[in-house]
Amino acid sequence: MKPNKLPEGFYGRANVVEVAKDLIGKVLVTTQNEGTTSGIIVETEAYSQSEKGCHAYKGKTARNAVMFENGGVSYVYLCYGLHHMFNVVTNQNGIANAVLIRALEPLKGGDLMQQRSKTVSLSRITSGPGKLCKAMGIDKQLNTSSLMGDQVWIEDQGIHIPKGNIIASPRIGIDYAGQDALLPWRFYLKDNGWVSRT
DNA sequence: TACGTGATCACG
DNA sequence: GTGATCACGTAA
Repeated sequence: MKPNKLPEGFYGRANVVEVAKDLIGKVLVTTQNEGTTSGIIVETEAYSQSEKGCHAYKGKTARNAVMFENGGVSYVYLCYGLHHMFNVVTNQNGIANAVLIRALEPLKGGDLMQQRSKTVSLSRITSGPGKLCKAMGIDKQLNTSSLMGDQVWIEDQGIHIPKGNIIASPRIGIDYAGQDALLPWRFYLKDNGWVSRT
């Protein structure tokens, strides 16, 4: 079955918060030599140039340059020296918006995820932005990759999420952003066991 | 609650 | 060059 990849237009929209919300229930897929892994997106966060939580708040740098590109590419970086974070860039060229993927519910490639994560149990293996990158095999090599390509992409598998089951809350781990840390730009699926710790 | 870990960025 | 900082995860 041909994958139903989300088109550029999905990412190109002007409202990054809308995109973050719409990504809940979509499926993130990576394909590498070792095989394919995929999982349902159950938690996201929106980031925009105009607020202090965003890496691009102070302008363009070598690291965040990709956030200024047209929507539909990946932004991957290393945090705390050991954890990779996977974001999708949204909006149009020149405007820095991105959505951080924070948690997945595994669909395919569970064995491979376990191998990569060096853990025996599948339990909670993708319930956090650092952990899911490890399980999916995402690292800086995939930074700036097109999501219309065949290494990493997001597809619509027709999973229906009732609007009422998407909960908005403040974002995690950005206390330094002051007031902007209070923006309700984190979205997650109600009662889903894979959502990251609060 | 504490801390590992290394890229990144703003200073000189 | 150098030093502070960090969109986390684990152990305890």
